[in-house]
Amino acid sequence: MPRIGLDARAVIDAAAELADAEGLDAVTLASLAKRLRVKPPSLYNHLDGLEGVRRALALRALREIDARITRAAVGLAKDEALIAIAAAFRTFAREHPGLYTASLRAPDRGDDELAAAGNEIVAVVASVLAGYGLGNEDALHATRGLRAIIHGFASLEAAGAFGLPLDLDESFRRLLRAFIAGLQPRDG
Amino acid sequence: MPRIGLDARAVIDAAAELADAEGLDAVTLASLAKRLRVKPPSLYNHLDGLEGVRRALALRALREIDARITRAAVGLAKDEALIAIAAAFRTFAREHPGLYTASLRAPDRGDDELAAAGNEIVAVVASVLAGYGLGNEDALHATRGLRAIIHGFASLEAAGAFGLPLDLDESFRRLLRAFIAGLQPRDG
DNA sequence: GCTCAAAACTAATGATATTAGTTTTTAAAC
DNA sequence: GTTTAAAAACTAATATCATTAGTTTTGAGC
Repeated sequence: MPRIGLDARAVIDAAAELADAEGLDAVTLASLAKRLRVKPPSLYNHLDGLEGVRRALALRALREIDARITRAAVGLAKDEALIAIAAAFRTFAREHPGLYTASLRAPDRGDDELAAAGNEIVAVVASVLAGYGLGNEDALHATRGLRAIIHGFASLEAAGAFGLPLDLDESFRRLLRAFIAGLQPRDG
Repeated sequence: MPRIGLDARAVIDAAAELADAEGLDAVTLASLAKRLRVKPPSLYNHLDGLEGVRRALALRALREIDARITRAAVGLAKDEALIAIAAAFRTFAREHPGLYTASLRAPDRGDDELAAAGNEIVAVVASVLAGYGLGNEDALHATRGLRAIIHGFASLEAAGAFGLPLDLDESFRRLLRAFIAGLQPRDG
């Protein structure tokens, strides 16, 4: 048959566009196939079913986040680096709501590649926090905290949970500021 | 036919149990019907299809969260109240992962009842924050921040994203402490 | 030009949601 | 107590989707 020249990359590209434009739930093998002018079973030549598509989207999202926050933090340290990382993360979630959602719904169940991608992100955050001279345990708690803040804010924002007409950037800035202030060596 | 005595309440009860036990995605009309010893179409007598079930789960979750955090904050103020609310919220998410997920996937699109339930929760948090004597705008930013923290931590925890064997309660406590410290009147 | 693996296809199956229309039960109205 | 009518269950049918099996065709390498 016409041999349309499909490969995994092209399928995932289409899936990512669809997810961002119409939501992750709109990504079905049927909708993907139609968009690629192919019949659904053909997609199995390139990816492992719908689950495979979801996994690939999650992986792409995690790697893109990693690349962005790494780039954002280049040449910066401490507060500046944290702020830059948080901003980059949040920007990604806003620009790619579908991909971002995919990164959250991931199974991770014994999937080393996916876990590794996630760990890369954690490692970037952790390395910045290392600059504060925290102890090992303190640094881990701080990493968790920062993750929770960024993820919490980004996902609520993506869900449209912040209805009020009040500057979101300012809300995020204040939250980060409070967190950063708490990183300074405690003496009370 | 045998008239099994079903009503909306019973259907939602079953859906909630199923969601918590096997995940929200396991809640299908087919699985629900089987559990209730009924054929799938019968469910339409009580709820508006699968979307209706999901909406009902979200509503139940929001109301339960509201009830729990309200109860938790009774007789407390400021830091103690915030900590109690945060703990109650997080406990709910852990005890009812399926319901909690349902509360996040809600559409909210022009659904006044759902929006009202969400606003109740926000109002509880806001009223505690009012005790800090913040200005109007400051209080709104703070409400957003606290929501992000609690939701972020709870959902990452629910997703099993915190792999390390390090005390989660302690991580959460520290995060809250930093946030609370940032609420004190600024003078620098 | 042959060969063969890969990429597309058709056909079929099974799960699901949903709608339409039917039967049966129950409870209220008389 | 009988009638009636709404509600709750059903059966049957349709449509969408994912997935598997098996088939055809293409195109690259020999």
